[in-house]
Amino acid sequence: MKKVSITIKEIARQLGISKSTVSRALRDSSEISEETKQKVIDLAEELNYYPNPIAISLLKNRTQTIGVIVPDIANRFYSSAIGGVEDIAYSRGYHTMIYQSHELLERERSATRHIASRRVDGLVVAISSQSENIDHFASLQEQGIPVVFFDRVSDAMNSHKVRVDDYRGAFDATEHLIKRGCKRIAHIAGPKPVSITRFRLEGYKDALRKHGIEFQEEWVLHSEITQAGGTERTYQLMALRERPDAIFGASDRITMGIHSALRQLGYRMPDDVAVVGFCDLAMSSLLDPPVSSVTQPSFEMGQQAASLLLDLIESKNTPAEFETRVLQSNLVINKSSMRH
Amino acid sequence: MKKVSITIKEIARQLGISKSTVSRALRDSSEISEETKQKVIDLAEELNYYPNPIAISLLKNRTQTIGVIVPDIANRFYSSAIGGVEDIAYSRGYHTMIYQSHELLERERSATRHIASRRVDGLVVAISSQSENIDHFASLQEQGIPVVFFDRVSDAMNSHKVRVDDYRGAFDATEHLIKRGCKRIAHIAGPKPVSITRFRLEGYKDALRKHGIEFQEEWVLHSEITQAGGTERTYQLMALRERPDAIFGASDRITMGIHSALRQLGYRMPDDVAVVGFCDLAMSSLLDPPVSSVTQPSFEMGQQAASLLLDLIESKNTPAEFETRVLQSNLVINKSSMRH
DNA sequence: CTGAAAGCGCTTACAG
DNA sequence: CTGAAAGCGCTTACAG
Repeated sequence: MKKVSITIKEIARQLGISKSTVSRALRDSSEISEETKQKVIDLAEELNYYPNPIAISLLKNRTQTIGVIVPDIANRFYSSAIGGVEDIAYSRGYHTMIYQSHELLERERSATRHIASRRVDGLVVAISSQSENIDHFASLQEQGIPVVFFDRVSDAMNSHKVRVDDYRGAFDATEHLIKRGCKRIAHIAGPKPVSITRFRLEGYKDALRKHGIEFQEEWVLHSEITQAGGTERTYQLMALRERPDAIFGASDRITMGIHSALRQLGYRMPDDVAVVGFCDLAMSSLLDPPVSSVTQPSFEMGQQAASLLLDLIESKNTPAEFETRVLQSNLVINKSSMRH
Repeated sequence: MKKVSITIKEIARQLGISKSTVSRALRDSSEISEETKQKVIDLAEELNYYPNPIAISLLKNRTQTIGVIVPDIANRFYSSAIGGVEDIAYSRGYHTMIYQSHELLERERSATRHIASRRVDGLVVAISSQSENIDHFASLQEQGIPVVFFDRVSDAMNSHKVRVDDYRGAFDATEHLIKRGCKRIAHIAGPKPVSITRFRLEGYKDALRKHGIEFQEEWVLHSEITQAGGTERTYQLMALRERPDAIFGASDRITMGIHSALRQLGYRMPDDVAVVGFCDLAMSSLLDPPVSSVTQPSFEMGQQAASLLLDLIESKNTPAEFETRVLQSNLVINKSSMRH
């Protein structure tokens, strides 16, 4: 199939003037007479002319497009963050291209290659859990394509970062369980290489320490960010000689796994085992019992990351200092942890 | 920030040959000597040269990119379908751009404008429930940008379509409820303008008819495709003097609403009310009780739509005839409808 | 086998 | 106020 489009040349031909004049008239240059301007604009309208953005990209080496890479768009946290990115990008005249890494380093690399070669103007990314090496992002930045991290950030690279106060969120969740009378609080954490796993683990440990509960090595298990992972680790925890009386899950998928495992094993929540997760609300309220959770301002994270990125894109030089924004999470208490 | 890239010109300069020769060598033209070719390829490698796809797009009026518009990427059905589209597109050397309409005609129009102006090569789309008018898609097709519909298709436009056998799915679900002894089977349907709403409604009616159950106007309610919609309509159904003993929900969101409303109102599933929905499996098995559902081959739908689209893009002319592919759905029976 | 030239659709100094 | 020319990075007939 063939595409035909109206060009500036065609307008010039029909009006018997030069392409330069048409171009100037269309961008409302002050050096063109009102009369010519009007003729050009009218004809452009009539012919349904739209400038070819590809030609402009070639000229300016800019595409007015930003990329977003997330592990998985089906995850509500990320789809909502993408909503926030789109919101800001749209209002500032940019388009958003969405990529999924599926937690694979190779897919992430392929996306950055596409971004570089298609001259995407910048990138917002939540790093794949598999990516211990992040040279591909550093290389993008060296090529002059700014990168802003959100949610999953990395210390290995200097750039703007937007994350949630994972430490605080985990601390609050753990302390809440302690105040509800739980004594043996287990934690199913995310994959070790991920930065947020560390922050959350610290928050958990510090809450225990504050309340004089001794930390037990065997109460912390690492898991993939999947429901199956949560289920398996729950089996392992409940098989312990000293069973936990509470489990704190590090992500919504993991928490779904904890929940279904506990139900399947015949435990009652919260009386046998209290549960708190890092979840999205819509999800947690559907379960029976509804799950208490640390909720994150995902939409706002997307907005902030996008706006930091656009500032970078539109400024001439690298900023003197990169910024890390830490947003607050919110503990929502539901039946799964409401012990009497 | 400034981007610098190696061009063909730079390679030509360093090697003291012409741009034309470099270009030919890189595309392995048979008219270039092996020796020159090797020199060019080696230097390109060394300089880390990548051709500028924007320049090629300008030349060919092709971008090797297809668009996908879905109502909502957070919906598992759509995110999985997008996975199928990406799968095929990737293997055939295309990139995928994802747009969300959020069920708004205006957002859908804005996406098609972007697609046209950025010279995206083609579009796969599930129409927004709000879009009774689909001129924006027709206009894309007239501009030579082929459009393939999936899931939400329209009779108002002639093009390839991929949908699920909604009639059969609804028929099977309803017949299953009848065989389990349900006599008063309600149906919470989707928005009226959507094609699949009609197909599913027909399947439901025909199953009743086949088994000699008289169709009751008040047993069918239309709802938005949201959980809140399902909840509201369930209140309305259960408030009827003659309560239904089964509810068949037209989408996963609606079915989640039915489920939570019934539980909240104190009904037991399946004994008081049996429930079947059009759902995604991962979702339905998390609920208590797990929900029986008509599952759809979403990934495969995406694959088929993408491959029909790429065929259109790569063929010179419009095909003599457009094709509608109808895939089979699958009824998975769970506790919510297992009456004794 | 290689190069000079034209052209994809646009913008923008440079002349007039 | 308007136009001719150069150029963004590439490809490809046309010459030689």
